[in-house]
Amino acid sequence: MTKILDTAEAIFAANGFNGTTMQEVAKAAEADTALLRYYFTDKDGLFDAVLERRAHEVNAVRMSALDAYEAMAGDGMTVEGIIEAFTRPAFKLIAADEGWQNYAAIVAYINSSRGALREVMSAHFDVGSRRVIALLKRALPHADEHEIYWSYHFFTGAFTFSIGQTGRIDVLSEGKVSSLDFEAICDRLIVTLGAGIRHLCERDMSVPIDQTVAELVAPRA
Amino acid sequence: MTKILDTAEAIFAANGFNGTTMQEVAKAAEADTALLRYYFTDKDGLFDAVLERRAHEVNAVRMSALDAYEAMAGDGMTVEGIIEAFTRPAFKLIAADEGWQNYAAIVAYINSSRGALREVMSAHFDVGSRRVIALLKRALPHADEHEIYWSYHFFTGAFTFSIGQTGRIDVLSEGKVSSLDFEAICDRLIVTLGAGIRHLCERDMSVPIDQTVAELVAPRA
DNA sequence: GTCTATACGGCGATAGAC
DNA sequence: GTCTATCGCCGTATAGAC
Repeated sequence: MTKILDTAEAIFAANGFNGTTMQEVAKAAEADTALLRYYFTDKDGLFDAVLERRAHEVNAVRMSALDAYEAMAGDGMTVEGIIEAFTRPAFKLIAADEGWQNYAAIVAYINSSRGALREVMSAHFDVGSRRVIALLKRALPHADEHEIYWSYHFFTGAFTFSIGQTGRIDVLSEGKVSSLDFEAICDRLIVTLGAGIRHLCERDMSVPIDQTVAELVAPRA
Repeated sequence: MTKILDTAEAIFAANGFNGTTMQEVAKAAEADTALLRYYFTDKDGLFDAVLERRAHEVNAVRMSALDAYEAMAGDGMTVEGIIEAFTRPAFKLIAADEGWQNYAAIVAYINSSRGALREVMSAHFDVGSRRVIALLKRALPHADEHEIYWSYHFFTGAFTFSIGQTGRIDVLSEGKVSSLDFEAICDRLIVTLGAGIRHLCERDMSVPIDQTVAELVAPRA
């Protein structure tokens, strides 16, 4: 049962939903397709079960970290503190366990797809997303609401890519950094996206953004 | 021929590689599976053809923008200028054409996956990635090399997610922003990741990063 | 170049013994 | 609960007419 879920998780992570077959999972888990169906009804059921097992746990730990941070910091919350509360618990889980790494890889590619699978994911993660957006609004009370949404957009892109463990940066850096070094990633995600979001949301809104961009793009003296 | 590629592109974008069948493409393109095979040999060949058609074009325009920017700004290059040169040409292509949007969606999910398809993609994009990293090193001569790689990692994550048009931010913002508003995204990507990367790479390296994080996370006075 | 017909395998799913 | 046997479909790929 757990073995079936672990096996399915690993194969879904490697080959995607459509690239995975029930027979492949059954064989690798030393079970039988009929048994998989007995437990999970069909392939969709198996996939859902794989996702739900972890989603509940990560959501719980994440929400309690956000609650604790808001209770502690109140109106003094920082963008960095919100990002830390949202991501650190997830990175800790992922770092400690290969099953969590497979789960994270699944989340990463589904979250970057257009397909029908995205609905499943949204159902699990909408609560957390809306919570973070609400906290960002509180931490940045003078920010234009649109910029808050774009901030979340870039943050979630960088975060999603970071949990996907594609190994691309390992290759580009010739092994100098590793996409499995989740603690390093978490620290730097906080610093980088924290400062970036503050810049976007605290910039002088009376200046059109393309003018701001033009000034930033211009060569330094 | 063009019609087949356009159709295949749209279906690959919607359903992924394994979720797409030759018969589905043939039917939608009002052609025949045998004809697809005559042109493209097999399904992999069709997929490669879909990718290559656009990859050459976006690479060419992107490289010439980077060349031009480096020639113009030299040692005065800014992080924002590099990001602009790398992303603006791509966003312009994507904004203007539905085919390009489908292509971008394919790039986004492949780039977020572990599967074998990633190799195909790397072959096309390694040159551009290495170029950007080299330019970042020149624009940030005092930065620790590791931080340059992490900077590229977060940048590419935010960029990849931005070209994927998942529509997630549209839902979360209740339509206040749109993941199809590529010009808005490009401007804000430059501002946000530019400032974030500068912060990460120009921070005081004598302070351990977890201490830096702790200070940033702490509530404001 | 384009199409029809079809081979062949593997897929998800089911029935039913134990 | 677990397994064997098997159905029916649909996928890729091929052969060959025109």
